[in-house]
Amino acid sequence: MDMVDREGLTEREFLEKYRAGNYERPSVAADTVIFTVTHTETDNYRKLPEKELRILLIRRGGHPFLGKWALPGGFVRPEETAEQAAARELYEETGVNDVYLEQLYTFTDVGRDPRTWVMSCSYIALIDSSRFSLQAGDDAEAAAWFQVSYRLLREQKELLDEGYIQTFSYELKLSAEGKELTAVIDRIVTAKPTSRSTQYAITSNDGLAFDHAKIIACALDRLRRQTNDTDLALHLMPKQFTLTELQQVYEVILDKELLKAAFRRKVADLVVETDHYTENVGHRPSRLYRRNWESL
Amino acid sequence: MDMVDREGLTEREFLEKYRAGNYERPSVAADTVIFTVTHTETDNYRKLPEKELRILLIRRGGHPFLGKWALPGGFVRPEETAEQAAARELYEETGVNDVYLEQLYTFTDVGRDPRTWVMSCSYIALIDSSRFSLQAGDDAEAAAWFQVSYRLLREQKELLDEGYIQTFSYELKLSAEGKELTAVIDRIVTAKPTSRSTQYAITSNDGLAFDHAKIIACALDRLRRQTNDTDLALHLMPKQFTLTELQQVYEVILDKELLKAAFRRKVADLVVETDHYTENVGHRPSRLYRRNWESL
DNA sequence: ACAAAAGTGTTGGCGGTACACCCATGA
DNA sequence: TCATGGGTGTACCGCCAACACTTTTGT
Repeated sequence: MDMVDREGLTEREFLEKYRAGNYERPSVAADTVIFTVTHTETDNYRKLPEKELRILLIRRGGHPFLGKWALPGGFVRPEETAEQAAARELYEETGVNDVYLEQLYTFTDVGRDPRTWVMSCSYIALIDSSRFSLQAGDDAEAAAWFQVSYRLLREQKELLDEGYIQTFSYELKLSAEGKELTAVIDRIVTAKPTSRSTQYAITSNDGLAFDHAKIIACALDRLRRQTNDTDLALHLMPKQFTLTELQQVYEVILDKELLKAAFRRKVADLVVETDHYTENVGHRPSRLYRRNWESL
Repeated sequence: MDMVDREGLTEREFLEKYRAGNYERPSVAADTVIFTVTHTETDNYRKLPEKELRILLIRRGGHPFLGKWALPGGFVRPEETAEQAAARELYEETGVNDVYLEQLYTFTDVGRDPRTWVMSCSYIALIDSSRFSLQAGDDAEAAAWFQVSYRLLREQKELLDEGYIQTFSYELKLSAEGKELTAVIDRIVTAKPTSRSTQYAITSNDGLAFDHAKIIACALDRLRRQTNDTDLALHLMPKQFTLTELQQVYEVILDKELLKAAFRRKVADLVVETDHYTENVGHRPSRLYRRNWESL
């Protein structure tokens, strides 16, 4: 094209002359909530091990939030996308490549980082725990897989003249080898005649850095919704798995018991049966399944 | 807290000394897809006017993409959130405040802006068209409300050994007073054993600046999904409306005819009847409804 | 009278909840 | 043999598609 602008420059000439202005720019970090599912050891030879939902946190070794726990993440570099940055950090922390990765939300609150202007472009990652060793990172003190509990404490709805304010208070508990972090996060839905918005607020927070309690709450809300609506949770499973294992994963994510028969019908189209069975369990063997590529 | 870091500084001392490093930072723009619904004039006194889905575009007055059409937006400033930036720009362009605004996605492809490193934190806005004059902006040449058509052209699914690649090709047509922009956007879902991702690609593009065709496609996908699953579309309606009008809005968004009886049952809980009726309409008058605050 | 739209009722399928029941295994 | 989990069938309810039908208005 040869269109010229007010100064008579073509686009090519314009771009050659272009120098970035020096107004202020934010740093942009890619922070990732990495989910996996582990299982406990079992005492009784008959009983199945229980599933636990876990996320990876890194202990901060410098200010700000020295000693607090933060999501793995880092600054996006000019020659990569935010998603590539998230994947790069994820590989550095866990040694795993080729992982389910989904953009969650971009947090831009002013003052969310006390140092300077930093936005967080956050991601959700799902990894099957058989793909890496749980002793993540070199330094066991600096990184740990925290078991997640996320429970609705209270729900209230205040009706206004035209609109309402609805508040959901969640308790977020993260625990790993003696360490225990607790936070209370409110999800606040404000509806007015012409608008509506959802925001998260941290009511109390013991041990998490920055606004990462918000990001984790947001990730858990998304994980739960997607588990109900899509085959998302299958990314947490190994190649082959039993339907009861899959149900346990659903249950630990949704924090709710499900009925076996209904669950099996619900996921019937998402999986394909194999010819393999579990062995040496203290009860009837169970058929192994794998993901179904024809689904959706 | 009085913890000190390796240099023996407390957090307060650290923050006082802190100076932002001078590695490269991106500019972050907030770009908004502003939807509204207008209606055509009708010839026949009996017939109802038809609804049209429209979005606001701004004609670029300088390089790059001189003369192309772009989403309204601007750079986020240090003292505001991205959402506040979107709301500010929206007010500047339309004169309307207090609008439904939802974060859509953050686009970070390298080279998406030929000048320099710019990320786009994009938003969806929904406005009832009675709240502003359609002749947006002072300069009719510089801004226009484009009617939107977004149709699936082709869908293909390629099954791999373990996984698949599914491609949906959409034709995006935007038209306003003689102007017509056309683009073809592919939504590509790649599924592998351990990961899955969705990305958008612009196959052809006539008249839209930057990667804004992608953003618009992404916004339309979201708008359609949310219209099916939530009461989102009600934000496009005036205070009072008939159920047929609401149904027309759903139909123009989903690009699909709906059955009256089923539609009325579906939205029954989202609206409340009023005691008012339409008048002088050439046929039986219709009851007016308003949004229901008790819903959801 | 009649075109256009407003508004309602009926049927059948599908998916979810709830519950009941039988089967297979290894210590 | 028996605790434990594997696995299936049935009844009910609510949501949705599809279709048919009645009602009400302005000209």
